[in-house]
Amino acid sequence: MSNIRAIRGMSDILPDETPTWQYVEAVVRELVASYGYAEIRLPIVEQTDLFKRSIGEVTDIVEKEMYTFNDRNDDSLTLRPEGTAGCVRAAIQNGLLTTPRRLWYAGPMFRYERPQKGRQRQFHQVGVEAFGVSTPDMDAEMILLSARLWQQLGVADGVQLQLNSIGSLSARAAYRQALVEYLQQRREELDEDSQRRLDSNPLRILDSKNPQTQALLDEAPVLSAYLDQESRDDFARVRELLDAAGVAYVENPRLVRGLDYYNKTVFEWVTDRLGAQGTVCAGGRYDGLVEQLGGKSVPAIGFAMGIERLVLLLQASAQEPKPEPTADLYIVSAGEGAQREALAVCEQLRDAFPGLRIVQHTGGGSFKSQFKKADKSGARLALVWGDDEVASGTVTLKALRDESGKQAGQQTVALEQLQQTLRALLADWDIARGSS
RNA sequence: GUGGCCGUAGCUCAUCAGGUAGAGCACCGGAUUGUGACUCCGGAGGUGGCGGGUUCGAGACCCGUCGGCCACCCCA
Repeated sequence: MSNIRAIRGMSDILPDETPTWQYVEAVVRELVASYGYAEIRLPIVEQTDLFKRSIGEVTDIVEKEMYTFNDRNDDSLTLRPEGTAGCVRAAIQNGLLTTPRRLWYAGPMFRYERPQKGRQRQFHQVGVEAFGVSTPDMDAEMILLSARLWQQLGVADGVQLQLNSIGSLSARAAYRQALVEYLQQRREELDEDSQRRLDSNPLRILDSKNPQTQALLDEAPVLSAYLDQESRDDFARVRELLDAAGVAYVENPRLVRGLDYYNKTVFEWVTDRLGAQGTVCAGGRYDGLVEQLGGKSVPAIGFAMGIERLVLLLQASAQEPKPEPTADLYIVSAGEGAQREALAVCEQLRDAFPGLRIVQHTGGGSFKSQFKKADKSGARLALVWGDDEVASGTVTLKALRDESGKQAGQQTVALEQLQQTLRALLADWDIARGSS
């Protein structure tokens, strides 16, 4: 019988990587807070209909990528494939749609896709949503917030902002008709996927990667020509605000989104450092979704980022946080009496030095092997208890690392002196750290 | 869902007309009896992803399957 393995596309995030994850999460958390966004925590499972009605029945996500199952009550449930739908549902249900409402969330999402770099079946997103403001200043705020993230993560030189307006529902419908008419004439020249989408989701043909299809589109009607006046004006204002704030962007008239609920401003941050899955953040306006899901008519805008991709981007850009040792103090003790005393004293130390990472040697072994562990732990200092120390009421402090590379020293002090001695050593280290 | 490449110790990899596996790193122990990092010595660890087939004999060849990577697709 073979071992049980993780589900395909659902990977473990190992201790080597969690520091980078925590770093990204911490930066995001502080950033959204600094713009006044409040965290909301949402269920991972929702009624299947929620996603069908929001993302769109004919999208790839709903058609073939959702983890859908019936529960014991025979209700159809789905592991969320994205966060916006659940956030909107929660905002409606809990009366959060007073204006304006700024929310963010993070957590796992599930899509049944073929795994590859930057794409997994369980992946993690941070989502940022703002309800109740229809004016383009909110669009600009969203984009500025995301732009600041790249600055703070040190990857601003690796990402590019692409911007478009897909207009109102009716403008899009008119354009859609014109595009289909044009492409129908040339159906034979389209690639297979695009032919299929001609009937189901023709706007998605715009971002086809097929060169021949892209060439065909050069002569095709353009979306911008079909935009309603309000969308035009708002889009112009968004660009004006971005210009004023010094955020560079590229207008991409073929930028469309794969989820049906978007309108007006849409944007994507893309990078060339991640291979085929280069979209690292994407979003846009979805003014009709709240009403469509049964709420009042409330405009909204939001975006989502894939944390795996952010982590990959940091790695590709050599911007990962430096690995920190997991210990400051390592406690070496030999003999039952020594260990008893060490354990008790360490609890006192934890009271006296909150935040200090004190690792107790467990599992016995010789001094030699214990010191090997102490060294591996990365601790700066070992506290040593042996028979001699217990007999004389002392403890030995041995420095394992020295910033200056000097020979490490060792001293034995009375137990009553331990906290005082430690305090002095820690103060020295802080100074050394501050100056380095 | 489609295609290409790949799957040997914890990790990175090697070996060989096909004759039941090795290195480096990591791990454990030792080098005068209470002290790490360097060095030296020794040790443990693999039903060669899994299941079939060909063969006297397969990790090496064939098929299937699972998994990984990359691309298509999709999208964060």
